[in-house]
Amino acid sequence: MQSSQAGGPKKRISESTIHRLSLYYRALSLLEKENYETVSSKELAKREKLTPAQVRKDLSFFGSFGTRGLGYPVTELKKRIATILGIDRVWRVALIGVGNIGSALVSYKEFAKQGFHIVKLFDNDQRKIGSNHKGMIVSDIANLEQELTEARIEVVVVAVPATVAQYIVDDVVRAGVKAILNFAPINLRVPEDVYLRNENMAMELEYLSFAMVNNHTPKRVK
Amino acid sequence: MQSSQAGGPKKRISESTIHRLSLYYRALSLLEKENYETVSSKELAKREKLTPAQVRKDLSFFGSFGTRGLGYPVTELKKRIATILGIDRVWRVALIGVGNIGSALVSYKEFAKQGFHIVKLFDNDQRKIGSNHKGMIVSDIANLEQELTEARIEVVVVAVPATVAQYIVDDVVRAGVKAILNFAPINLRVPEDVYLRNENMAMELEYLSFAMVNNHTPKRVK
DNA sequence: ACTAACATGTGAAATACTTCACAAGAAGTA
DNA sequence: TACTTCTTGTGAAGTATTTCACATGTTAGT
Repeated sequence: MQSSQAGGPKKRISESTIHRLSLYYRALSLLEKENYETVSSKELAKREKLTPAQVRKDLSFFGSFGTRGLGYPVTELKKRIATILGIDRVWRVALIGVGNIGSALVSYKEFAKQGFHIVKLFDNDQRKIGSNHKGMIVSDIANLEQELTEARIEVVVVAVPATVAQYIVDDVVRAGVKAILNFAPINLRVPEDVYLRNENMAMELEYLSFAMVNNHTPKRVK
Repeated sequence: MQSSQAGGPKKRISESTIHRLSLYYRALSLLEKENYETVSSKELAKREKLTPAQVRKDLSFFGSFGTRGLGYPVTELKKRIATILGIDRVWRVALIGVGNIGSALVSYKEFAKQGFHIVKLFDNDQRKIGSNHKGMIVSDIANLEQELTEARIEVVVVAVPATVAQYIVDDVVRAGVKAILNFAPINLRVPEDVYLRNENMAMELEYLSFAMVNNHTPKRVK
């Protein structure tokens, strides 16, 4: 079998591996700032609390980027990972719901840093519609489908109350958007060809709570 | 071996299982509102896009809560899961950093709903110190250690810039806090006996991006 | 040129996690 | 009571993921 350069990887890549690529990317950005030219799997693992073998295995799914005896070239590897993750480009993002969380996300630097540019805001509140957030005018959710299409939106972030989230997502799907990040605490229905991920900020707190109550031993960390 | 009622589970429980317990808890809250008295693993699985076997296995780690032929009693199971997760009580939470994300979290209903009560706010910005957020006065971060101790804080949410996060966490650790939820995009060092979880909202977007670019087939969902 | 120290990439082994499949219990019907 | 339907709880089987361990290759020093 060919290497995975063209047309995406052949084996199924696990979700964990993809999440770890995000971690590597962030670590590499930092290493670049610190003027490292190369980095070993050992050092990368240490910074992300993983094992060196894990790092090498993850990367090996996508090709061989390192040099024996030396390690991985920082800038080069960072670029490669960006390409793999699809963040070596700009994604046009719309944010729906300019409430507590929505407003925070408009200014969330990490999104823009990874190429996710919020270019459209929507809300259903008349007081918010027409107002200016970070240079963007909030649009009326009433014209959602049409405006998403016209603005060529590729990714939608949903930050509305759970009660209305499904209706909104139905509109979003009708507009042909294929990727949705949902902050509402509800399970949304979308067609098979639409990617949906949920962000549940309480979940990690619940994990902390569980760990404290049960003296849970976290997975060993090197 | 005894059942796991007292003293916590004996086997190591996987992180995934714990996260799924959060999902079950949320589903059960909804089922309760819909006046279900019992629910089968099949129905619960359907609502959370899991398999019935998975649901049963997860629950079986903690005891046997169901009745054959009938299913699980909704209210009872919800209570049991709350106990397992340690959210059948109030946790005293302090939020550090009243910026974009911090302000959003102050009003984030899901936290309070699961027993995480934010009772203290901190910032280092003179313009914010002394101001009122949802009935709370923002304290100066300068007295962090002392104030955390005095307020008997058990959980800290860190929502400050990456550049200062480590210093703050060091203070938090000195105050004896054992659970930290970190929103800063950086890997923090904490002693072994402190539980630390990171919340990285860009990660899920990166997953979406990867999926789109690679036509990634998501894990089969029933 | 030789040696020692490093470090990758990867089959194979070890673990961990999920799903299967079924014995056994519960409830309703007749 | 007998029979049918439903559903749990759980060993065992099946997958998936992680870690090991080492052949192979690079670099630097002498």
